[in-house]
Amino acid sequence: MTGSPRGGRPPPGPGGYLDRSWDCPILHVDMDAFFASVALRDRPDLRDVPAAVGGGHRGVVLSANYAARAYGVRGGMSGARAQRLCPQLVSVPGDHAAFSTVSSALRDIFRRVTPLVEMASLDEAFLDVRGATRRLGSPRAIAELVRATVHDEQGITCSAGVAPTVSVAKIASRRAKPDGVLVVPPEEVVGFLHALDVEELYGVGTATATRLRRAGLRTVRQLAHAPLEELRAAVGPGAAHQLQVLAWGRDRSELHERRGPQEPDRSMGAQRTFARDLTEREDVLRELLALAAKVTRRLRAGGVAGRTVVLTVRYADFTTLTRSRALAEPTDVTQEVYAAATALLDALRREERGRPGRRGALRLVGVRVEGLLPSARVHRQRVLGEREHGWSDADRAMDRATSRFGAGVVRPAALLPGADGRAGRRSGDAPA
DNA sequence: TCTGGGGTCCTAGGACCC
DNA sequence: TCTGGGGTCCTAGGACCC
Repeated sequence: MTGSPRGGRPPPGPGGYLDRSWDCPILHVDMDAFFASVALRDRPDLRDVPAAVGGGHRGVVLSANYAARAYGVRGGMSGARAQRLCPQLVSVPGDHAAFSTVSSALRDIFRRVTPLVEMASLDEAFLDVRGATRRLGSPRAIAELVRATVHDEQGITCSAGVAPTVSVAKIASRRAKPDGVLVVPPEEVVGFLHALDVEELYGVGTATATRLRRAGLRTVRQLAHAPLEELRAAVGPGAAHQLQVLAWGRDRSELHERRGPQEPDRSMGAQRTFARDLTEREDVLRELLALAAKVTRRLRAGGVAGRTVVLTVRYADFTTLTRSRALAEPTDVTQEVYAAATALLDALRREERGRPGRRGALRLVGVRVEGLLPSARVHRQRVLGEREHGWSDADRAMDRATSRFGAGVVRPAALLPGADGRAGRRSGDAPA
């Protein structure tokens, strides 16, 4: 499709193009069944056997290999359903450290091609290859080079989409799967998009797709030609504009380099679905403490502190609520986050009390800390010797012990087995 | 089809301040 | 005293992605 005469050239100006490789500057590279591929790399015996990472009681499949996909097993599906579809499905545990290691190696491979890399997640990235064509050839040739390098060095396959914009490249790589390349040159963008159903657009999920369908818009072509007023009525003004931008392939082609160390994550959180719904406050509090400890450990490891604590609660009927509270100052202290989460939980219980059809048993609780700042920028205004310093010191002592002896050797007394006579049971399955 | 866990971004109303 | 508008923060919820 794209001819690729070599030769560097400034970005296309009003004078038009001679070198077509400028037209498709964006490469989207996406690993095929990433978590399953990495987990199964060293298991040739499972190569052609249906296998999945994750699943289990109340769990979902994180990723399935293509043998399992042939049975209809998909990532995001409940473990129970996957087993029903494919009774011989083999479940393997995920290895988060391995996923991170491979992800870093992938980033290095991409950076060898171009410095303009936007990592979209652990296993996918956008590459601006405008400046690499003189050295490496056409965007298609670069895509094949990246795929071959990933395969040689990491032993997994990936697919690539090549297009003038980020969203079109993303859709193209999805349609190139598995182990393929799809190039969509500018003159084919509109035709390519307009043949799709609306849910294939990047950013259109089930909720938006349902609204569009209700408005009689099933294809991207219909969406592109829908009167703006009609679209606004269906999805709201902001989304309406954005959808038509996407439907005509006019989204961005500039990449945002991922946040570096100088710009921390915006939030960190942890949540947990229980093997059995919880009804006792003490049980819930113990989970909250464990979650607060987990989140603040990550905050401290990342050198950040946050000012807003968010509690998430999911009832047995799947109703999910969040309540949040801004603290006076950012914190990374377990006991402060735990105290805020507890206060939010108790306030919620008071809200619930006396309300008809109260929901009672909890299926899940979560703790998230938002508004993160580098800890160095947090000047604690406390008077020296105030109690929180004690808690903070305790946290840091725990961090040191944990890094020396491994997770779980030191934990708050309330989390010790048998601390309240309930034998500290850990509900739920092992983390994937 | 009985639905995980980690995130990001957007919207919208109300409080509060200037 | 009344009124208007803008900006920012807080809170809750929703949608989406991998």
